[in-house]
Amino acid sequence: MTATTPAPRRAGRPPRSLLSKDSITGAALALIESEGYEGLTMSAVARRLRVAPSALYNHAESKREVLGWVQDHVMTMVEFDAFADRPWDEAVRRWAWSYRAVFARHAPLVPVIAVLPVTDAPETLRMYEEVARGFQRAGWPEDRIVPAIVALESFIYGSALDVTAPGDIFDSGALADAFPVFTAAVRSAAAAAGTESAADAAFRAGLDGMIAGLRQQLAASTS
Amino acid sequence: MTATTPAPRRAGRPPRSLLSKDSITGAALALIESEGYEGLTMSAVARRLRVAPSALYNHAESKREVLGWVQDHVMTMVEFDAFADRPWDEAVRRWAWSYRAVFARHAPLVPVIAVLPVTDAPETLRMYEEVARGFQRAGWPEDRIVPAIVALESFIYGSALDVTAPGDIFDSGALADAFPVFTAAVRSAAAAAGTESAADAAFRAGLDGMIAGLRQQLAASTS
DNA sequence: CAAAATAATGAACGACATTCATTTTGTGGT
DNA sequence: ACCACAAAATGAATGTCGTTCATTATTTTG
Repeated sequence: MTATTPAPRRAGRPPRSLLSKDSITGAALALIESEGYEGLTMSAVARRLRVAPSALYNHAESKREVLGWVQDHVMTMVEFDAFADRPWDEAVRRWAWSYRAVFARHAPLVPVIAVLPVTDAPETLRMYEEVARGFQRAGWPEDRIVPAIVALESFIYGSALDVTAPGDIFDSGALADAFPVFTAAVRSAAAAAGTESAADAAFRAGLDGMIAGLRQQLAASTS
Repeated sequence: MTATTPAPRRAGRPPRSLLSKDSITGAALALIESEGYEGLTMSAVARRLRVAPSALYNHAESKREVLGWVQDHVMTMVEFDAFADRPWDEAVRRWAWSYRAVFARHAPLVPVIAVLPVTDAPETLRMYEEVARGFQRAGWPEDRIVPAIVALESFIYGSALDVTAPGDIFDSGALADAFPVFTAAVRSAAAAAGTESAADAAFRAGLDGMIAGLRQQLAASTS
């Protein structure tokens, strides 16, 4: 019956370090899972780790850096194993759908990725290595691999943002009469999509198109 | 020789309204031009308009709404007139390059667009209408137009973010030895790109691929 | 064993978006 | 013409957030 209260820690270095890159990343991820990215504040991360906010700065330079750690971890959720034993088309398709799904749930990371160098992101590099190998095995010339991957990624990132858009984002509202062709096209697409979401339909169309187009480029360059 | 000082305004409604949606949008754009998006704060906008920050809230619900106005104006910078008198391929290509260039200079808007409904964005609708007409004229079935446009846009947005990335974003650094295929591919692509930036090369490859792929889908559906 | 690095606390700061009470002025209805 | 109300400004205040700093205690290093 001693110390019912958690016994607040005194100032000073603790016997065993309370924080680490991993524990901070884990707390951030858990927080994102339960509260979303709006809930991801340095204070909230600290609270979850039962630590003062300022303690985080002994391990991370900035919130930005923490986001980088999260980002690299999120990359491990992307499935790219199809590149090992599947034909190129199918592997790209599986990878891309998985990639988009992951970042649709982590849309706020998308703008971060674009700027964040890959140097300190080993998991991200692991993925790129495997994907590049898949392209190589499919006969892609070495100098065309990265542009193709970047093009696919750009499409994937853009599409991930699109997933988070509200369903009625193209509702022209009171201005519908002024833009008849577009308004009709929106209606028509919604009707044709059926059970599939508009975002999924667009992603499918774009991905299939890009895969076909890239394959065509490959064929032309190796003929 | 009276009133060298700008004569600070007293509280109370001024004889002629000092603010409007247009003036706020203009100030925001000028600010972005000179200071970038980090400099876009409600205080800074107010300062530029010689007004107290709180005055802005008589005209805008939130900073978000101001961003929406900026966003719609930025859309007017995208060139889509090629859809009126050029073949579909070329029109799409011109539109896409212009679109990407504009949003590369306004990258922070990209995540905003995804969520922002088009309902109150007349300039954005104007563009969509013209693009949709171009697709229609090229023989696209009505229900395939919107998915195709969205796919292209997703690619464009993703690519715009890619433009802002540092040139050495793919530098594997100390981990290079662990990821040999990817590292070699990065080097090879950089060498092959020559004068063209890596981002431009990827965009060119992806856009040409997607256009070819979409055209192929169109041909298949109308045969 | 002394010195220095490490890792915590807690107070404080500076932005920033936003709200509110207050004041003044324009406007629409009788 | 008057009056009530809406509109549009000021200025003070709030709350959140990322971050810094002085201080303290502990571990590690020479």
